[in-house]
Amino acid sequence: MDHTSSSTRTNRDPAMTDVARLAGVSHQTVSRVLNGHPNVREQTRLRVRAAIEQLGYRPNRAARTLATGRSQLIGVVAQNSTLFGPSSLLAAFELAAAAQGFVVSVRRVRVLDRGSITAAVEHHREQRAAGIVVIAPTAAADAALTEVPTDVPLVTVDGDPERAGAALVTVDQEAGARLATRHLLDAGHETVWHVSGPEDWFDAAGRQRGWRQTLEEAGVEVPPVSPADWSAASGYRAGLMLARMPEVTAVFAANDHLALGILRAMSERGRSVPGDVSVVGFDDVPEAGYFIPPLTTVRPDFDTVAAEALSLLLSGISGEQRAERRIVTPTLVERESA
Amino acid sequence: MDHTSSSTRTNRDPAMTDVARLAGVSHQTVSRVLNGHPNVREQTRLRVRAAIEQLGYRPNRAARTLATGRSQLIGVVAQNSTLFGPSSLLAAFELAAAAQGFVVSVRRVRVLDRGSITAAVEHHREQRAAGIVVIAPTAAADAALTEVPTDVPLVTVDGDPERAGAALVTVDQEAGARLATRHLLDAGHETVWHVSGPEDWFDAAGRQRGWRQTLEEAGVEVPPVSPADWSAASGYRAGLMLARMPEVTAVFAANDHLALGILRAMSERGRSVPGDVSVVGFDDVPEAGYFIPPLTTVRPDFDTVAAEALSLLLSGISGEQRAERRIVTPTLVERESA
DNA sequence: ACTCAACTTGTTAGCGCTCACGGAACACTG
DNA sequence: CAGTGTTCCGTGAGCGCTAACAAGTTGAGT
Repeated sequence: MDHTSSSTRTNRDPAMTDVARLAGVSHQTVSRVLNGHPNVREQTRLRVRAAIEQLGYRPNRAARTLATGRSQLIGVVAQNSTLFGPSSLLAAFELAAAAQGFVVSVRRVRVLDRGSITAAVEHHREQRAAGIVVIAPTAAADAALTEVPTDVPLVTVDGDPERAGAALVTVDQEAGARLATRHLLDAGHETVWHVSGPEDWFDAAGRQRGWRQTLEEAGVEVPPVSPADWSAASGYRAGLMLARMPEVTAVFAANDHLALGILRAMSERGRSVPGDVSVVGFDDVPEAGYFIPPLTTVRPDFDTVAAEALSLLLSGISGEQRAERRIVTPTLVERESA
Repeated sequence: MDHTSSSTRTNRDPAMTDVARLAGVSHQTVSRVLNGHPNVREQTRLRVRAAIEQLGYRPNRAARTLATGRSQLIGVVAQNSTLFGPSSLLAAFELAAAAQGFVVSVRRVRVLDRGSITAAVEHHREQRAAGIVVIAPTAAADAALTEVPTDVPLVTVDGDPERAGAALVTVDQEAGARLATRHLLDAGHETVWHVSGPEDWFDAAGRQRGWRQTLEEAGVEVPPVSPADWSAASGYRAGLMLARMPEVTAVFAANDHLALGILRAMSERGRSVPGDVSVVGFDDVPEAGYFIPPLTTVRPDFDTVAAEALSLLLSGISGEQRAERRIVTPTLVERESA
């Protein structure tokens, strides 16, 4: 079978005109069939589809993007980390976007500073991304966003919940922290200690705020915060300190890996969990149920966050750019550590 | 300042011709400056750069792709999971590719079956991706790749190490398993039990093979395999079984999360680790050092795997499509669980 | 039959870039 | 000064698609 009868061009991907020629119609009709335009006769549509099939034709997205001026591409800026929260979020978002026929292009940055973020956003603008999502969990990352042009829809995830004028989706860190703290208080503990994430993360700040508020509302003493990063190692170090203070009976860790470190410190120091001290985490990592003991923790719903981010972005893409905030409320998963 | 003096077109992104007009040169000269073509006078280059700066010009990638027929885009097909291995790999790859000026577009699939994989690959082909990476850790995923056209460079990661005729990068699962098993044998254990990952994963099969080989070479009894998936939950269940058999003194778990489940099962059944039974994992997840006890495990170097995959893909893109296999050897991280 | 409105299809002109030329300017030989 | 490179720069065509218009076809309503 020879499809290139009228052309000497050798092996090149078939283009719309090739399909048109084979089907005996104009390339525009092919375009109409492809884009589901209503006014095409059924018989013609079938002929075109057959020709597409026969040639193995696949539309060239670059040409379409050039002609329309808009792409089906969503750019995502994320940090280079394997932290559970961000990576689950990313995976959920990619899946949701693909379901809507969008291509997701991820740009990782090594550090969340102003320069890296703006460069990554700029990169996506160069691709003529239809929309951009920035996972901006720190103040520096968020600040970088104030200086990017606003001609392409942009939604930030995990950004500054206080910032106005921006489309934002995040989980309600404060509410989650209140859930955890209240749970410990209700179990009869005098007060609750807190091992915090890095202060420049909104997540960490929000969780700390929720914890503090709950203690203040309950009228109990607010003990000093143990600072840490998100790692099990730093949780372990903080746990070692807390373990030697007999008055510590309840600890709210800013995430599950910190909690894991604390659990180990307690175990080493001979303080039983939950017998002597209760521990509650945050994130509900898949293995949290198999810590020793199984960890009571706060579960943010990343699927919902991703879905909300996509829906917000899509509404921005389709014109109604509203600087809306969507907050997703987490839930408490009770296991045996508290 | 009015840059659109000679045109009534309103607000549109500046194009190459706009820059050319402002700089008093032809659009082709602008193109040459942008692409670092040598034969441009220094003075002209500066004028063009100034015009670019002044207009805030950014090249349109879609137009470039259309004109050249090739994009700077690498398509990745990955499964929708938050498993540590795949997600670290992905992150490392994205970072490496970005460093080389490539755009990475990720397509997640819910399940690793034939249909999903081919659809995802097809999707990337439609984007005219310069190269495609498929993370194909199961037989079904790998099989799907035999039927995709080979006109675009494709490298599989974590695919079937036995498959010929394909560019492949993977970690040497067998070697890692041998390391772990030998370590336990050398510590004086009679034999080593194995909790395996899902049988249809090459990773799991390779680890099991390495374990079995080592035992056979040592001339010791090969106990039955405890089947599991990758989850801590299934590790726990397997651990419960093993814990009640007094002859079990050493367990090699196919990954760290399984090991975590086993650790908990042992702890619940009152069998101390490493006193009564030793446990070794695989992956070296960040928190492995904070399990109770800290986990001895095998560490695959995902950064290297990602770098090799990229380099293989790049050599494919630049013409020398060789069906090369690159195997990355893991190392043993000794902690306290063995 | 004739008119007017659908429906259906084709024609043309770009989108913004690169590639293949060709021509001008400038240097160096002899 | 003609001849020959070499550097520099511009012109025109075309990548494969969509948007806008034009034009042909059908079917109903009168």
